[in-house]
Amino acid sequence: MHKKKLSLKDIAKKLNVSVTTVSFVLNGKGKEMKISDEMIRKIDDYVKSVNFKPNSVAQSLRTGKTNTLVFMVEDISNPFFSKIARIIEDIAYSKGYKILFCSNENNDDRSRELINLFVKLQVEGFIITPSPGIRNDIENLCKNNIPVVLMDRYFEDLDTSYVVIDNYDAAFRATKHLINNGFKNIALITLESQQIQMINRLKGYEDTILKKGLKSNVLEIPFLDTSTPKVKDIIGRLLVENKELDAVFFTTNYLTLNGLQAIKEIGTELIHQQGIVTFDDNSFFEVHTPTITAVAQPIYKIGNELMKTILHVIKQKKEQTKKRKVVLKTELIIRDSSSNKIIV
Amino acid sequence: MHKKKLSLKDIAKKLNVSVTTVSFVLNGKGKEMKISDEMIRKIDDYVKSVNFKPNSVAQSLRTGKTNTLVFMVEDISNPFFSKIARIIEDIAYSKGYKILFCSNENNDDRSRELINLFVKLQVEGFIITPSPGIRNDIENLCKNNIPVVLMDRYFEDLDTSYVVIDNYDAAFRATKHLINNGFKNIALITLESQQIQMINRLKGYEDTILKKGLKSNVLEIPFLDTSTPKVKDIIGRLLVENKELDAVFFTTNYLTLNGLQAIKEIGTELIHQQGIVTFDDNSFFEVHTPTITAVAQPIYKIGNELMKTILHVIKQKKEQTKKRKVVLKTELIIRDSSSNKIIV
DNA sequence: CTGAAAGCGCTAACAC
DNA sequence: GTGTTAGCGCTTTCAG
Repeated sequence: MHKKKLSLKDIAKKLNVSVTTVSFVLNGKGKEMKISDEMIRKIDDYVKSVNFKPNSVAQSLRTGKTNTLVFMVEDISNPFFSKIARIIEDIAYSKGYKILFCSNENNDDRSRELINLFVKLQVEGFIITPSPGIRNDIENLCKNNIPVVLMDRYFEDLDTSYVVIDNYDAAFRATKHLINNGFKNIALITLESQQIQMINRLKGYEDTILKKGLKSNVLEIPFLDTSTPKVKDIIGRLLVENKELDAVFFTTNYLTLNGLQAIKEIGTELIHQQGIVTFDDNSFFEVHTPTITAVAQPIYKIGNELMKTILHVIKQKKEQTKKRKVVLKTELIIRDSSSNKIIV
Repeated sequence: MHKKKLSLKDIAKKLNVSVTTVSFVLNGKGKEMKISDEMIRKIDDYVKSVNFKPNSVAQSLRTGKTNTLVFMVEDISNPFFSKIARIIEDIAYSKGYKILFCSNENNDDRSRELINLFVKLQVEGFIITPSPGIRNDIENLCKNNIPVVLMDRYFEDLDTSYVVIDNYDAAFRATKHLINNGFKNIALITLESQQIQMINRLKGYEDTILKKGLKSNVLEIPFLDTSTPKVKDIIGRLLVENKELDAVFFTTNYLTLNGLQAIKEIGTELIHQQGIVTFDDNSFFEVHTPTITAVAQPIYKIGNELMKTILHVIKQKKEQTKKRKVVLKTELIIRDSSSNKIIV
């Protein structure tokens, strides 16, 4: 019933030709190698008839190419990452690459373990959302001439390719928008993180606040707590204790969800009085009451640039060219939650 | 600077031992093969010192094992699938497997292409959300003794392992819940699909409606339109044209989002009059106004059972044991959107 | 135009 | 206890 797997050799034997011939034909080099049309047809037909598929593992061993990329993010179930995954996937497969995915949970040990695994596996390139402490591991990849492109964040003192957004500008514009709409006591709700993307969001906010002569209110949520229900309570407490706040700016979609829950718990009126702006857009913000103003990352462009960059690095592998550093602008999508609430 | 990649042979030569010895030690068979502790230490130390990593491709070719699984879903950016991805990932990596992911868009040609690619790649197992027309391709995998487990749906006339939910029961309970809360004109908004999961959701709804002597209202959205903004308009039109409807039951999260948008466009009051229940839970339903009643799929269990099943099939590969068919119950999470709106 | 054969890096049966 | 060696299935150089 279940016949043994065929190999090139089997095909060659059956057809009374050499493996070379079959290999050439299979790789479309028939013409180039001046193999007779008749032979080519014969081989093609037979291969099709027995549904032969060359063993990619053997091909990879021989050619040294695995055509595999790694997409390492913080958490693949976070819509921001899974949407990018979907975009990257299409491009990768269309170029003949497969994608292995993994979530590093922003944890250094886990990141390292995964990187090691994939280096062994001879993957051709890495797209990584780096956890804070793997600067050296990334540097090693570069030194070993393994293509890497970072996303969402990067290391300031490490020369790598990356695709990020202009976080400072995004936070700056969002904060300014709130101020322009009459909000005077704006809180920034962010993660306690020394990573560049968070630092820049914080700076963008603070600079704007200070320039306008307002008071800065920063609530840093400890990073480890990010997946516990307590985040909601921490935010809720802040809102209750600081009645003078009239707006909140969340720096990640995760905090926003918790924040909205907190606001909902505190009372219905609050959500209509408080100005709200969030990082990372989501379709649900369009149906929320009120609709939520969001800093939308250019998901499609990010995915596109990531693939463009990694493919570029792979191609230039031997030449060690200049790194490709892409910084994209965000779009502030203005909805009801940030409209001027001060009814004159 | 960048030294050539080391191989087992290089290590053996350097240490003046044979490759066998090194291989055994690296694979932890040192003791078993009665290699001296001293030798083992020497090899381990050296390997560590030069940071040698055996080439997995060569290992795979030799052993015939790639330790790679495929996770093929409709769309990895759909939260339902990306959440399961996250769960599966942890289990897989902890068992030494890597995961390749791909989205088939519920398209048969695309599914086939991907399956072919992965078969060539010698992946060890497939977890698949099958598109409607790939029954035969799945059958072929089984015939060729390649481990497969289907999810979300399956083929009634094909004996495979699968992990699904009890869709009939879920739709039955959701519909009954609406009826019990006083709704009399309940519409089912679903996809035009002959796939088993949709058929069962439809049946669960219709049987309940008929049993209670109510009128069935089914709106089937053409499948191709699923990603266009028109879905919203189609639903909107239905709601406007059928003023007598007092509740809607959406059969997938995608339709719900569009439905909520439609309802929002039509007017604020509508959403408070209309009963709403949706398939697939989402954190945003907790902060929506009103909060949305949802049929929650047991995501964690699904991921768990999928891995349990595929690993089981892989282990039993030679014995062709009975297929593992898992049907899980859903949970109806009752929130405000389905509460009795008839104020007596 | 086609064939023989080396070898990618590893495992494991077999030999000593 | 440790070494020799035959492949896993393929690509590609070189010979004819």
